[in-house]
Amino acid sequence: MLCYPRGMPSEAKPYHHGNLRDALLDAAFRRVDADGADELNMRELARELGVSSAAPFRHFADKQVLLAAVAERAASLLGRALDEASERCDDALTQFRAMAVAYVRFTAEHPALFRLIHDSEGVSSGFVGEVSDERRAKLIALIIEGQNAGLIPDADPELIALTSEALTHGLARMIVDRHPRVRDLSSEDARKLALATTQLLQAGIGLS
Amino acid sequence: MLCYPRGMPSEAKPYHHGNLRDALLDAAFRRVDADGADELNMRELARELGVSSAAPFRHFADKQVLLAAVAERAASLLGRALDEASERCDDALTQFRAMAVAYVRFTAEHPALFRLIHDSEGVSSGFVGEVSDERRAKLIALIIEGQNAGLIPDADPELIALTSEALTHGLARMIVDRHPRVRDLSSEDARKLALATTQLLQAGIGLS
DNA sequence: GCCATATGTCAGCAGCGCTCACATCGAGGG
DNA sequence: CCCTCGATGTGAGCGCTGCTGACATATGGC
Repeated sequence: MLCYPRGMPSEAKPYHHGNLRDALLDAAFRRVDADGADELNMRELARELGVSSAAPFRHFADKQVLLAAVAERAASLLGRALDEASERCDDALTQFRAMAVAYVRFTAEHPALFRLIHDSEGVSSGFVGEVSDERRAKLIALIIEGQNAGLIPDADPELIALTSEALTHGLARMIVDRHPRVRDLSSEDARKLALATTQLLQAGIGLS
Repeated sequence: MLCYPRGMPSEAKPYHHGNLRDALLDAAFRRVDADGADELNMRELARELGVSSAAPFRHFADKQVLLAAVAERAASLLGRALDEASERCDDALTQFRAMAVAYVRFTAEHPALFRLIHDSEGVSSGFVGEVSDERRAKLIALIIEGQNAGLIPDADPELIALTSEALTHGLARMIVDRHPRVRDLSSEDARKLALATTQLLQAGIGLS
């Protein structure tokens, strides 16, 4: 598309970057994933990409907007992981457990992204929509299906969904918050733990 | 102790504040509680207290240290709430539920403090010790007691404790993260929800 | 080919955390 | 009783940040 002098008088850096917006998003994403959102620095980012420190603001109104874009990307990554996990199962219970595992595993592998997703208090929703709306509907459907099949007791499906989400989200959060009991978990260990706890939820803890 | 001229030639502001350290801690605490940790600003804090912007650094080596002090205070507040809640019960199960309620209620009333406590990744522990060690031992003891009394099934007590913590912590986190389903809960609603979910955990979700 | 527009640059503002040399005060020893 | 010393506060200032506005440059539609 663009044709800059390729091999000639060494490097004549073009005035325009060509694809700065994407480059910024990529770099920001990597930085956040590696070091956390508040290590992100607009000027440094510009330096890395070899542009002036004002350039990024042509593409993102301010730092928050950039972070929001990163968060959205992260959320869609998480969303894909959840979808893939649930597609590989059929009955309601295993499907739910697979999603829990995927969720927890994602946070064990990308704690900073997970934080960003939930800390953003974003304009849109806080909990970024991707992880929420449609997926939530799906979960509820799953629960009702399970109830019809006699696999799940007849409590309020909303409450069951909320409890499941809370358990999963809580385990995930404990990992990123570095709770002593689950600190520095390998993603395999995270998987096991997600399985064990959701299983326990299904079995119940009290005999009352 | 100190005697500054009280009613005389109007206001002769004393050179020394008298109790700057505590005043800083108080002000910082209030600010964080009200607006969140990253709205805290050393210079502004100094202005509020009528001292120079360098003064705070005589008492807190840097901003992180101040925040750590605030976090510690917040954690001990939470700790007291948990203790008071559990002292009012006797049998294991209700005691556990009371603690869950207290935990969730605290976060509904002080979301920013809750965030600070867990985000600090503090030198000491991340999960601030107060909420963790002794209290955790207590929870495990509670579970074993419950098992001996035949109230709780014979799974690994560690796992049961972890699952319970995850559920509670998760519900709390969903509140501060402003999950759409639990956004802007009154502390009474938070109480109800904590009760309902922990009850569900005890009953179990699957019939397997 | 020409112009509107998107995209980049440079210089600079205000605010931040933090530091250093110096001022002021209270307490305790000569 | 004074005098010194350490604790506490001040003022100026450094380096950094996010962000802005005026200006430069490249590019796509006429």
